[in-house]
Order: sequence, then C-alpha cells, then structure tokens
Amino acid sequence: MRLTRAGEYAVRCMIYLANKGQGVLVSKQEICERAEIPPHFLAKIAQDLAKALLITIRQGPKGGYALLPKPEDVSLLQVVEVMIGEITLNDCVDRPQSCKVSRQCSVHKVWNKARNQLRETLAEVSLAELSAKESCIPVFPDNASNRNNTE
Amino acid sequence: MRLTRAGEYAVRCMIYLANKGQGVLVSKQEICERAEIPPHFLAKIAQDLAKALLITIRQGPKGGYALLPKPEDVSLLQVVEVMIGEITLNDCVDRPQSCKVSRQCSVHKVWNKARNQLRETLAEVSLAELSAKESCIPVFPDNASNRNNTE
DNA sequence: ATAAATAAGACCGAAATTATCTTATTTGAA
DNA sequence: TTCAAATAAGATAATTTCGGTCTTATTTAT
Repeated sequence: MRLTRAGEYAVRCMIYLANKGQGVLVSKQEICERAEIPPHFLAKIAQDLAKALLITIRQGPKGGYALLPKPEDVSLLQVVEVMIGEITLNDCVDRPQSCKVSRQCSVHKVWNKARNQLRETLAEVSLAELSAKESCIPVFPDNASNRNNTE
Repeated sequence: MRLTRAGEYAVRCMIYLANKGQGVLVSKQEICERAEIPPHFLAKIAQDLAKALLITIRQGPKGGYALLPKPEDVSLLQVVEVMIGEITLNDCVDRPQSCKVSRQCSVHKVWNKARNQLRETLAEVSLAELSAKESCIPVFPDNASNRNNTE
C-alpha cells in the first residue's frame, strides 16, 4: 500500500515545472537529469499528465514540457491520481459487488473514512505550496524564474 | 494503493473469530466457507496471524483457530499490518536514503501526515466494535455464542 | 530538407499477488 | 496403538502489476 514509482516521478516532475513557473517550457532532458527520472519512463508519465491537462507538450527541437494550470490550482492529489487512478484503499469501497452489504458494513465504513481523509490531506496542498518550500527536487539558481529561494 | 486480498481475508477471518468470542475454537473449514476464503490461502494467512499472537492454532481432529486476545484489544490496523507490513504510503517516508533531504522535504511532510492519519483511523476501531455491527461476514444464529444480534 | 526532440505504443524482465499442491506433523478416537 | 482427521510448512505456479526500455512515427526549429 504505497505510491508507485510512476506516481513519485510525476510529483517530482510537476514540482520541477511549478518551480519554473506556469507555461515555462522545460526540456524533457533537463527534467530527467535534475529530478532523476529515467527518460523513457518520463515520456510515458508525461503523456498521462498531458492527457489530464496538467502539462502541455511541445515536440521538435527546443521542445519540452510546461505546466498548464497555475501552480496553486494543482493539488498533490490530482497529480497522484492521474498516475494511479482514484484512491480507494479497499476493493470494497470501489466495487459494491465485492461486498454484499457494503453500505451497512462496519469495515467498509472505516475504510471509507480513511480514504476520504487521505484524499482530503493530499487535496489540501498545491504545487505552489510544495515548490515554495524545500523539497526533494533540487532547485538551481537558474530555475528561480518566478520565485526567489534565497534561504 | 489498496489493501491486498490477503489483508482483506485476514480481516474477515478475525471478525468471524471475534464474533464467536475470545478463545472459541472454530474449524478452518467453517471459516473458509462462511467468510469465503480459499482454504489453502487461509492456512498461510493463519500462520501469520498466529505468529503475531492474534490467534491460536490447534492441529488434529477437532482442530481449528481461535482468537487469542480479547476482541476489544485488537485493532483493524493490527490485523492489516500483520499481513501487509507497516503502512508507509510513500517510499520516502519509509527509507530516508531514497530522499536526500527527507526531513525538510515538503512532499515528505504531507505523506507523513497522511500516513499517520490513516494508521490512526485504522487503529481507532477494534474487532469488538466491528463484529458488534453489521459486516460483510455473515453471522449465523449458532455463531452468537457471546453476543446477541437480534436486530 | 534535415536534424532534433518528443509521441505513441509495443515489448520485456522482475517482483508481488493470489493462490494451489505436496509432504509432514499433530491429535482425537476406534 | 494404530488410524484417520485436521492443520503446518514450504515448494510451486499462474496472473497481474510494476518499472523500464525499445522502435517507429511525428512534429518543428533551422
């Protein structure tokens, strides 16, 4: 019960882009190197992010990725669920047929509460907040196009 | 990011046993049939539960499983974590080396909060509470050796 | 036109999951 | 005290998911 690598990479990629600023084009190569993501793997992840309208992709020379919405409009939950689907924690919560009396089931209720809390916690935080603070993704001086990070 | 079948089966088995009452021996067969668990799979799960001192196993004719602690002393979290290990949600939370600056990382902090909340929610509820209410595990009249369920 | 850069999706190996099967071992009862 | 019932213990196997790579196509700056 843990986030997949794809989910982890997607979060790193999005924070890196958020750090550059909305709409700022960044080459795939740069993202891969700085955020330590296998190039071909990022390509696949980026396609999912683009499909979800979280980034735009530009092909050709000088191509790359750019954050589409404003950083404050993208939650951690959004990014994660684009990659791993909606979080349910328990089969029973997702598929009523796997549990005959799901609505009344006491176990179901606990999992449902846990699930709502988890999604809420991840939904509360935006890319803007995450990239403003120190994170696992290295921030180089030349990246600070839209925000200072002097401390 | 969801509970495994093994975890789900373990919960069902424990609730079934809790319904019978602490120390009441129940045959593996009965549990399998009523809680719909593949027999050989339950055998393996039971070994883990026994190792964690949540049940006792009796071999031979008239053998079976019995709940070892009092139902109110076993939380849903305990049962789940016996099967899937300690819940961490994110690699970064579990293994400091996977994240260079884990302690200061803003993403890390969110996952850590989410993880603590999730574990807390699962820890709050005991087998006693779960088996007292309606659940996915069928309760037959002859099972009500220690509690009535007339409504 | 050409070369650079990414798209799209097939492909693949490793690991985890979800079992099942086989061979002990225990134990109640004839 | 033997026999059969019931579970233990661990090997094996099918399936799915994960993590990643590879190939071919498409886009686009120069």
